[in-house]
Amino acid sequence: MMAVATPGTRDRLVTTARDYLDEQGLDGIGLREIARRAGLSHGAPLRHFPTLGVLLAAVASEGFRDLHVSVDHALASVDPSAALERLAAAAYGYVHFAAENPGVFGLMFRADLCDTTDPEYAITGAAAFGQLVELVVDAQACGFHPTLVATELAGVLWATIHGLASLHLHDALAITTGQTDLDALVRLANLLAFGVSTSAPKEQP
Amino acid sequence: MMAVATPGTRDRLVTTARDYLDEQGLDGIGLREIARRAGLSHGAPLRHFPTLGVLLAAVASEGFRDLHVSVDHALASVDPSAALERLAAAAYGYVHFAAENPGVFGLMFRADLCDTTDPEYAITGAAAFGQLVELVVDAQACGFHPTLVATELAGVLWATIHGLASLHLHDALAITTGQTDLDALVRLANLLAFGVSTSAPKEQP
DNA sequence: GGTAGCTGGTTGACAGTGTCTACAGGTTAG
DNA sequence: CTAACCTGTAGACACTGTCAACCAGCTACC
Repeated sequence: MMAVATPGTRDRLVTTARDYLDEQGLDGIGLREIARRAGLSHGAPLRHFPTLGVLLAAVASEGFRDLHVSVDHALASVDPSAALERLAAAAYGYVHFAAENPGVFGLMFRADLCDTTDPEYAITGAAAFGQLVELVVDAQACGFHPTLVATELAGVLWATIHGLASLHLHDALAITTGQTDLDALVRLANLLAFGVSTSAPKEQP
Repeated sequence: MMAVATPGTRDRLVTTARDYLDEQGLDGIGLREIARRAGLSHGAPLRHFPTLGVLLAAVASEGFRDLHVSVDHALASVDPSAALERLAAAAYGYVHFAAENPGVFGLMFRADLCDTTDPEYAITGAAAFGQLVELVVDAQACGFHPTLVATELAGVLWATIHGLASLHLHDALAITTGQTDLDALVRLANLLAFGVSTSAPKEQP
């Protein structure tokens, strides 16, 4: 009856990998370790993923989806007509996702680990970026650098927030700025880019 | 005569590793591969570096030094009194270094590969960042967000440029913004952050 | 209903890795 | 001269990703 896809082990493998990332980080991850945790033999994952990179790409795709809803959640409590405040809130949502899910976030942009040719990876990644582009378009309609190309503008904003989150995870910010108050830096970035003075949203995981 | 440090093999190992990075990237790098290229047995590098991470940290340190002079070089052709233009020029110098030395640059911020406890690594990294802080302090003296903390400001600027360079190397920008014109994005970032309209410097490697 | 084929799992192999240990040759110090 | 040390080699160990062979069920078809 045309292959029936998979019975459940496949999903269990990616959640197992995700769990490992959450508690151990990227360090010791691998096919055999994931299989061990899932109670399978070392070769079993290759029945569902042609290679480790594809498995990790699937995990990263889930991460992109979660990032998407995390930003959506951060946007929910902001006035839909305040376009710049919405962009600022999205920035907080982004870095909070990175701070609360350092494992997956650290994986999502590692082209050497994830097989980036995986179609799902490309789709979910583009969707997350598209969310930002939409916000930028709205802001441009409200007078925010209206003559610039939206995707380029979004690319720079993405890079800023991504750079902050990325350097934060590598503890590079602590060495340089002396402190690790990520929210303060995001607040600063928002001030610099949008000219709006924001505050970090309350936490409620 | 108090140990004499090393006779030359040590330096040859890091330049060999650097050469490998320049032509092959991070992909297949390793102790045995470096030893092979240097015409040594597989265990030889461990006589000079206690672990692969320390060897790579030494390579990254050299990268930080080169980044430093690359930015210095970009600053040389700019009016010393135009503080914002100097910041913008430093941004170009940074991304050009990343674009021209993708191998080392990709390594420099990989805490999982480099042993970040290596003192030289910390020193050269902090020196590169200190260069940026100086520029920010100068700009603040000229009225650029004078009330903000210089190191935090520098952290956000660093993150922006680093994020652009980093996403560029992973081809993440191409997927999202559709194009890979890094200079255009840096130009945009400078416009956003400093309000100055700049152009990329001429190339002359 | 029997049987062929596919799916999902196990097991064992292979090449490769980083690191450790034992060993050998050369230089230097006492 | 001898002992210690430095630097390099060679072999081992545990580990990795990937592949090939094998095997149990389930499905589909004649």
